Amino acid sequence: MGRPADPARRERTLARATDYVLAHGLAGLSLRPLAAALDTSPRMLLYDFGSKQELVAAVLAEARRRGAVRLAGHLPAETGSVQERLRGIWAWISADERAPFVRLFFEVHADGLVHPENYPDQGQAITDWFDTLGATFRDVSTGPDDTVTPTLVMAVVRGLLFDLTATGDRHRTDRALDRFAELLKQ
Amino acid sequence: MGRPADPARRERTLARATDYVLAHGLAGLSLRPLAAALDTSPRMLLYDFGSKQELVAAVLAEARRRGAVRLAGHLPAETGSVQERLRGIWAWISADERAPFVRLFFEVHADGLVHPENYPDQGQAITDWFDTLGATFRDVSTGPDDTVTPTLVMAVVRGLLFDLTATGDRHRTDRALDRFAELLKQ
DNA sequence: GAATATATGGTACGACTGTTTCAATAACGA
DNA sequence: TCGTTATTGAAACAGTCGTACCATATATTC
Repeated sequence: MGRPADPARRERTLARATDYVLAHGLAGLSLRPLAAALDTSPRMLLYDFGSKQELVAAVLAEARRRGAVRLAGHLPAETGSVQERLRGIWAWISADERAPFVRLFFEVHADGLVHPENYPDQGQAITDWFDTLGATFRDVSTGPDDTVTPTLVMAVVRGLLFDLTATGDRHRTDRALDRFAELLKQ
Repeated sequence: MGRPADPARRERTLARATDYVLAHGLAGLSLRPLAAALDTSPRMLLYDFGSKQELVAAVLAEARRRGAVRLAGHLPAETGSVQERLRGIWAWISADERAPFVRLFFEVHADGLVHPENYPDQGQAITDWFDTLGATFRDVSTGPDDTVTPTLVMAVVRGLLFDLTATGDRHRTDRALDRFAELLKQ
């Protein structure tokens, strides 16, 4: 009865829309150029996602999902020195291939500061890392429920990412991370 | 011969426009609402600043100038323990009164990642702090030209600011800074 | 073929954007 | 009073935005 629905189309569109947002950023996102780049029409984007706001939410969820999948496969093992583990995380997250994710990450944070109502789970994106990082750095933590060590580690990583993306000075930021590793292992 | 010019008007407008941008953010800035809030007209904003782009540039310069002035009067003296100096910087920069500056700071950085051509001196805003901070933490630096220690200190501050503005968890971020201070003074 | 449900294209609406054009006003020196 | 210069308002221009409306095409079952 009636033409069959094509739920795969929405997924295909979402995947390509996420590529587009990772490449072009969130700030100036507009339906018409997006649709043109995706060989579809604004009409179909709204047909599949309801509104631009819902489309953006879906794209951000997809981007987070991709990031989480990749992170899961690249977190350094709990073996090795503190320095090796820190370097592993930093090398992975500061790699050029991660730049679009990092850019989107900072963009969402900044937009969330102006429009907190659009990002109800903004804080959760921070605290989500605690369990994983707490386990990775258990030997330098003060206890099993220590949230301060993961907070500091992630602050250093994010702060150096901020510096690196603004200055492009990889040598200096790499050395700063090593200095932090030396401090931490004592 | 002719009506006298009023250069003070531009300065008055710039000051109030900076207040407005600090309160409402850069992202959705529009001439008509801005002019309405400033009891003037889009016509006059363009008359005084030439274009929106030049107006924004002037506002950002004014915001930077204000921030620099306030920082100059609040940097902790080089006396006192490392922990006291770090706490002083953190207390000042993470205070609620600084929130608009911090927000604008993150907003400009994020926009600069998408449109680097609009912010040619993006990197300089980072490295400008090195001399001052290097002097403040000379006793824990490796030498007079050490840029790694200021880089790390600012990374921690910016990273914790990122966390604090996203989660609002002041207790956890305060404790993370203290933990960093303990590591650093060794 | 008829009925039906999904999938699209085309178009236009109303609101907004930065900017320009044209005209008018205001304050001064001569 | 007159010319000159600075200032300002009102309106329009040309464009973009998200979205809604209407018609049509397509694929399926009865």
